[in-house]
Amino acid sequence: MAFMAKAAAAVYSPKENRLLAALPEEGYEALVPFLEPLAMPLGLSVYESGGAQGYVYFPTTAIVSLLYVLADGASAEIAVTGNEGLVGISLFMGGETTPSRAVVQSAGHGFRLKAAVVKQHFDSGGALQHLLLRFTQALITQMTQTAVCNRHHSVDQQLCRWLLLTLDRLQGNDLVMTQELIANMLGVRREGVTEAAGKLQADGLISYSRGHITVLDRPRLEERVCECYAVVKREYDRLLPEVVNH
Amino acid sequence: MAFMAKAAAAVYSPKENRLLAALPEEGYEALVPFLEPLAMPLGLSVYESGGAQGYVYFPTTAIVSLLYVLADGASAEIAVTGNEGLVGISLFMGGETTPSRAVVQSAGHGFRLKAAVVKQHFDSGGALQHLLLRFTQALITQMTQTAVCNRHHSVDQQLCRWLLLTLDRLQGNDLVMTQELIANMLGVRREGVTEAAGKLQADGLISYSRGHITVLDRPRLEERVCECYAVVKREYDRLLPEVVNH
DNA sequence: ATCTCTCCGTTCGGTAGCGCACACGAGAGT
DNA sequence: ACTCTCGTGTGCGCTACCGAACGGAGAGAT
Repeated sequence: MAFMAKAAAAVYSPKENRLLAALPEEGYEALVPFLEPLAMPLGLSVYESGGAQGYVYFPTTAIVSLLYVLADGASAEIAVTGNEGLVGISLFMGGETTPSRAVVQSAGHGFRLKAAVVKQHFDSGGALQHLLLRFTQALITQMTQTAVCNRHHSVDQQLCRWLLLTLDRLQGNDLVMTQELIANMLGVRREGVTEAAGKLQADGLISYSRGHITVLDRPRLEERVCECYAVVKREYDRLLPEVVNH
Repeated sequence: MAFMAKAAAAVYSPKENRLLAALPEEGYEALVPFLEPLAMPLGLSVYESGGAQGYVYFPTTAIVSLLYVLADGASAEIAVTGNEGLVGISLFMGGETTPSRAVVQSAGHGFRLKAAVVKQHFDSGGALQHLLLRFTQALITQMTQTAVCNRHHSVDQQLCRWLLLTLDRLQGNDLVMTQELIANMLGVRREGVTEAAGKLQADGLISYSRGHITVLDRPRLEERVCECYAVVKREYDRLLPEVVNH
């Protein structure tokens, strides 16, 4: 099973990132010379808690998790970003760093942009600024919904939410992900994920095998998920540009 | 006990809001004609989920909770804002609305600014824009920390966090707040708050009586709170201007 | 083929928080 | 003084999730 290795030789365009694709032509052309293509392997730490961030990252096929790790080692995912957005908002928001980590959750590719370039173009105020701010608001919605979901919903529901959010940012239905890692992101025990995933598998919604999940029946996942998923999706659709190319 | 009624006759200055106070003189003067003073009584809904927001609010003595209410009526506080910030970031972020509510949690005063005025000054890009964006990032930190805290920490710890966050935005040590309302904000049962507050009272950290809480021993509250409080406070101190006037 | 490591399934006792029900007393209103 | 309501204390069974431990099976290495 060659899940994604074969794609490595393909040619990637920055326009596979929806934010970059949505820029007006002149804004896009101004950035292109500075966009550095980048392989983003599973587990790559895009930035660390409190560390200086030299780049803003625009995933194209990769998916990045924003994780918070507590002093005792417990962790929780705050939000997830794929080709609809970017990683490193604190650079243009003015704070330079944040107290969280960003880790590649699904291997793929992306582009990055030096901090100084982003700040310069952001501060000149055009379409880029508006796009980035709208994305930031969408991200805020995802974060708040995560907070609420953590408080009120069961592991079963949260697993569905997590699967759907990931699926939306993935091409295909196969994800490379162990239950252990999902547990880290949801901030629950691995056994809890085993149990929840076991139910989904028993009911034929997913198939599971040693670090590979295949979603078999997305509509029924959407039946089981809590309202949080739909709220986030609606806000992303409302705030961010539709896919136009390819 | 006249908790705050007598202050109603006092004269308030916009500079009691730290964001407004931090504006350079010319930026401040440009806004002053548009600032509308406003009484903010307990329970006032500053904006509703998904509703059009006509104003941005700058609390001076009031405290506002950002609440999310689920379809089944369950709720959770996402963040809290006092005179260090403003309410209504979606207006300048570009989304116009958000899927959450903002409710006055502690009565007081503030100023508001028409949406069009904020947007105009924000888009011209000066000190106001930078201030608002830095505040937004601080707010994001609070939201993410709330998400993590919801996941991993006990009601006891969360109550301490909530008390301290509120205390930081309050003049004095008395807050007008029932256990029922605290439960709504923490997203837990009222009985859970009763129990947690009972321990704090038994240990002499707070004194409690029918809708009035007095904090007696703040240092010991800080000993009991989880790390989340300190993380948020540190980010607010780092990102936002210090108090300069009065 | 065997070894080893990673990943997944399962069990079991312990506990925090839930939902519900009820009791009590302080204030406010009349 | 009387009631009525609101805010608070308490008890009880229940469930979801935790912490720890162990067993087993797939996949790659030698």
